[in-house]
Parts: sequence; structure tokens; C-alpha cells
Amino acid sequence: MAERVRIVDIAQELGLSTATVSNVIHGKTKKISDETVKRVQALLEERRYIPSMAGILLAQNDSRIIGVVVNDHEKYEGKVLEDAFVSASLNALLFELERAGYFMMVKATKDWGEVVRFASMWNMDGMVLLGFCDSDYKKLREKMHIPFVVYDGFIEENRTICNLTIDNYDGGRQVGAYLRRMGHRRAMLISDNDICVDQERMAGFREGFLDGQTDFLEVPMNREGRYRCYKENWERIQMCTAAFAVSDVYAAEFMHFLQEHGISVPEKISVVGFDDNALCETCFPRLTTVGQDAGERARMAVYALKRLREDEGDVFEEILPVQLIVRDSVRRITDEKERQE
Amino acid sequence: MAERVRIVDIAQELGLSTATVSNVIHGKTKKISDETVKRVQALLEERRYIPSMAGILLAQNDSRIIGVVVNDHEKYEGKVLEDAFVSASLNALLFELERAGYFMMVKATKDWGEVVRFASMWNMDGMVLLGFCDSDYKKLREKMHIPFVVYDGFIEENRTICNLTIDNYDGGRQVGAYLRRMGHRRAMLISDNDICVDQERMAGFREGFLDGQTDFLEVPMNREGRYRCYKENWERIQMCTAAFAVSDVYAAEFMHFLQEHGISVPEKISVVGFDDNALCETCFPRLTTVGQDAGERARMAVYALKRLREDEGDVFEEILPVQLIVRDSVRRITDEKERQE
DNA sequence: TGTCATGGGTTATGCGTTTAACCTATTGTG
DNA sequence: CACAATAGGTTAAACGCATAACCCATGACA
Repeated sequence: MAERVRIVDIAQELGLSTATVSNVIHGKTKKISDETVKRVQALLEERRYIPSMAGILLAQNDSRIIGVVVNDHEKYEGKVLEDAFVSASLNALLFELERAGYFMMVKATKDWGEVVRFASMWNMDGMVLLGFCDSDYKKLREKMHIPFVVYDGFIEENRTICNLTIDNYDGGRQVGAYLRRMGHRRAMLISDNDICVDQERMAGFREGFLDGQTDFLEVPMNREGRYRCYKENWERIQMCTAAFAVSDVYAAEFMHFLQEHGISVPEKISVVGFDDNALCETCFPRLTTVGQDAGERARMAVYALKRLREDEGDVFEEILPVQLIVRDSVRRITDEKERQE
Repeated sequence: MAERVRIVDIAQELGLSTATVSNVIHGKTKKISDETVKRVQALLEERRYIPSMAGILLAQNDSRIIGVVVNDHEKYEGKVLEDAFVSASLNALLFELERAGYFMMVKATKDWGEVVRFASMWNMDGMVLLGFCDSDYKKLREKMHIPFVVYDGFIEENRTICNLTIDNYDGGRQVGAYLRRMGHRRAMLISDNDICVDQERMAGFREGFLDGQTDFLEVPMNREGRYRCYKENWERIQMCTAAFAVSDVYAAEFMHFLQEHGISVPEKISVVGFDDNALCETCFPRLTTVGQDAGERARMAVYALKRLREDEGDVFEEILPVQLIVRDSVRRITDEKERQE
């Protein structure tokens, strides 16, 4: 291991105490001569001193680790990190955390108890939870009082948590209004009805769609199930001129299903997704969607983590704005007849 | 924080020494009466004792942390974790590591020095490196002698590293042979020529394609650049009946480009990718590709990590097999005329 | 009766860092 | 000249756990 260089090694070599070296490292140089400071710094550099987190962890109470826990829901079939939304969030979090000097430890689990254990054993400085929207945060909060922020969670009465969410309702509303403006009158809503956010997105859609009619297809959480569901509801689907799926993945998949069955998109049916994943650009036609900025949410998360650390107990919720991103999967309907089928 | 329960708390409450409690925890019960063992276990359970890694890290020399470092290459434009191959690898690694009782700490960087620092400060039990195929491992090895495995790396003369790779050459060969069997005679190879693996995939392709003719399009690493490149080489592209891109992302993108310009896939041009990402199933037509099993590679990685830990110095390379996955993006050419254009 | 092994533990030390409390020699002040 | 303040450090304890070395009482055995 090319024997680790420790503070005591540096101290001994210079005939100083470890306290002095430690103080230099932390910039507490008020009571140390410039001369000494320079000598210490030079040797630290020369010997390539790298602090041992083991010692720091024990001596202080902060670890610089942020635990990011993703809910390993069955719907992902063991591939959570491959989900476009999850990986985009993780990516943004990784860069923001590193920028703030944190380390990111990742865990995937369904088990709420494991989250506590995970946080506790590593003395986490904070936690970020993805996909635990309907969980009981109160328990977590009781067990430990480190800051943790939840993506797409909700605020309980006693407001003991930081919730970071996007304006799902408005996103849906924008889609509804847009389709309406493009001349659509009958739209299919596609959702697995699982995550809390879906409800809001659809409610928003209905508002924006005005007097347009909506149908609702509740699809299962596995791909094969969804394809089967589409087949079984073939008639209903063909009654619509547009579809709004609550995620890009579902939207792309639905487009794919339509195309496979000879229905061209957007000529025959227009499709809109949600999230603005990378796949929106690579599918054909490019998918119109609602964009959420993973980078911005990650920045907010890190900011919240810091703020909650400083004045703990203070808590906030942040609802980030979303924005319709128009691409090629929606067509304008001009003909009045066509509109009625 | 609901005050952490420590070993000493348990010990005191039972009137025992910390050593005894620690021994019970680690199952070293040879010299402890069954009676005592039970009492200790019961209290550990009741008080919900969670070990502090801080103490363990310092007392022993292993941290149970595996650092996973991904090369934050510019080509990803700050979104490494969103790359389909990276996220699939990470997902598989996460589950395998957890299964083996490890914790996964992730880092994205281009800087080789940071890798050393990262590993050293956390006393990592091992490292997994993604995308550092052309780096100088020797340096890393000098700095510290923890096991580390490299995805798609290479073995140096003095064999001081574990390389985990797939049979890129054979993958390419299978594609070439398949296209040839399907009646194709002119194929375009698409690659950014960056990562070492590309060379092998293309070399393999040429072998499998036999007397078929290949053209080669070296594309830039950013999306806009690639689209421009396709446009500029419009003529050359149209000379071919098939294209083999070195990754699914490039393949899907290329399909998209073709469709946008009125060339249908696979009727006019067939396309094959590499990796078997999730997008293969969601793009239209579904992409024929070469499958690599991220799960299998992750299992090997964890196995290697363990083995190298036990008898350090011993090193191995593993070349995992790949397999052609036929979907809908390749068409059989029967007409002899058509084959010649 | 003296010695030895064994069961059932305890004591003490070390891991690398931080930090509050303490120390000493020199200079400044009334 | 007595005293305080300051510069420039040092000492020692603490953090939570693991583990090698040690200890004592009891029973077996020669």
C-alpha cells in the first residue's frame, strides 16, 4: 500500500505536534508562525498526504457522505438505475454533490428499515430519497435527525421533511392546453396509477384540455402487460386522436406499439410524454414532452441538505416549474370532420 | 439523533466488557457461555444496535466500500450516468455488490489522480473502473495495492490488473456474418473511433462479412456533429444496404436520421447496434444488436474483487461471450439486382 | 498436594483525526 | 519592577470498534 502517510508522520518529520499539522490543514493558522505553516504545507504536498476518512469520521461527526436511496420497485424489474428518470436524477446529483465536496453512496432497496440502517451506520450527512413518495417519513425522522430530502414526496402536517417536487399539475395542464390548441378533442390518458405524481399530471391535463374528452387507460407495470393492455383496448385507443402518457418511457413504448400495428404517429394519433428523457430525441418521431430539469432539482437538493444542516428543524418544500417541449409527435388537426372521427 | 447505541452501552447494561459483546457480534462464541451469548444477542436486538462504520473502518483495515469510478469523458457532455451502457453496468454492479455485502460509492471524473485520492481516503476494499480503457494502470497499482478491476481495459506485460472485457471481436464477427447471410454486400461502419473496443468490433465485422464491402464513417462524439456528418456523407450512406454502429445509441440515432430523411429502416437500409440496451426494445423498428450481459460482468467483477483480495498479486483477465440478438432492424435481401443497388 | 488445562471471560492497546485545555518564553504596560 | 498579554505552540482526551494478551476459578490428573 506504499504505507499511508499520516498526520503523525508529517508531524514527527518536522518535530511538531499532530495538533499543529492538523491546524495547518484546516487553515487555523492564527497561532502558528508563517514559517511553520509553510514548512508543514510543503511537506504535506511533498509526501502527498491524503487524509483518512476513517479518522475524520470518528473524530468529527460528519462524514461528507450523502446516501442516495432509490426505491427498488418491482416495476423496474431489477433495473432501477436503468430507468431514464432515475439515471438522469442520479447523474445530476452526483455532479452537484461532488461540486459541494460530498461523496455519494448509492443504495437500492424497497425496505424502509434498511434506509435507517444505511444512514446510521455511515453517519451520513444527509440522504436523498427517490421513488419513496408514499412512505412514512415520520418513522425515518424519529430514528435520526439528519437532513433528508425526498424527490416527489409530500409534506406531512408537522412538516418535518424537505420535499423537492415539480409542478406536475401544471405540466399536465400545459399538455392538455397544447393538445386542445392543436385541435384535438379526444385524448387517452395512460398511467400505471402507481406513483402519486400521476394523479396530478392527469388532473392538470383535464383542466387544460377544457371541453375535450378524455379516456383513461390504467396499464400494468410490466412491459408485456402493457402491450397486452393496449391490444385489449384497441377499439378505445382508436377513438382518440391523441394520447398523453405519464412518462416518456410509456409514451415511447406506446408509439412503438401503434407503429407496429400500422398506425402512424403523429399522422393518425399524436403522443405526448413526460420527463424529457434522452430517449425523446432518439425515438421516431421525436417525442413532445414536459421537461423537468434534473440539474436544477439536484442543485436544490444539495442546497436543501446544507440549509437543513445549519438550522435543523427548518424545513421547506420546493415546487420546480416545468415546461412543455414541443418536438415532432403531435400533429395539428385542422379539418373539422376529422376531429369528430 | 436518538443517541447512537454503542457496543459499550450494551456491555455496560449487561455488566460485561466490550470485548465480549464484540465477540458475540462476530460469532466468536467459543469462549462465551450460551447463556451470555443469548443475553447479548437479545439486548442487541432490543436496543437496535447498528454498528458504526467509523469505528470499524479505523479498527480494521477494510471498509466494505467499493469505489466505482466512471470516466467523465467529454463525449457524454456531463451526463455519463445517463449513458445506457454506463447505467446498465452501474445497476448490475450495485445489486451484485450489495449482495456481497459491499457498499458502492460512485465517482465521475476524468482525472486519474482523483481516483487514487478517492480510493486512498476511504480505504476502499476495491475499485471498479469504467471507461478508462487506455489509461496507465501501472501508476494506480504503484500507489496502492487494493484490488481493482477494469471494464474493457487491457492487460499490461507485467499483468498487474484484472481486466473484464467482452469478446468484441466475436461480436463484430457475428454481425458481419449475419448481415452477409441476410444477403447484404455493402455495409457502413459507424464509430467515433475513440474507445479501444471499437477497433476490435469493426475488425471482427470485416472478418465475418467475408467478401462484402465495407465503408467506414468516423463520426464525432457529439450528437449535432454526428447528424452533420451523416448529412455530409449522404451519398456514401446511400450506397450501402446495411450499417453497423458500434453502440446502440449511435445505431438508434442513425436510424432516426434515416427515417427523418425518408429512408425507411429496414426496407431500404438495415441497421445493427451493439450492447443490447433498453432502447433496443423501444425504438422503432426494434434494434437488432449484440448482447452483452451486464449482470454477468458485474458478477465476475465482484468475484474478481474477492479473489484478488485473498491471494493478492494473482491476476486474471476474463473475456465474456456475446451473442447476436435479432430483432426487426435487419431485412433479408433476396433479389440479386437489388443487392448491387 | 502441586501442576495443568479449560471455560469464561476482562484489560489494554491501537487505528487517524480533531480539539479543548494547557504551557512557556517574550514583549508590552502601568 | 510586577503583571498581563500574546505568539507559538504542546498535551491529552475523545470518537467506536477489534483483538491480542492476560486473568481467575474450577476440575482433572499425577
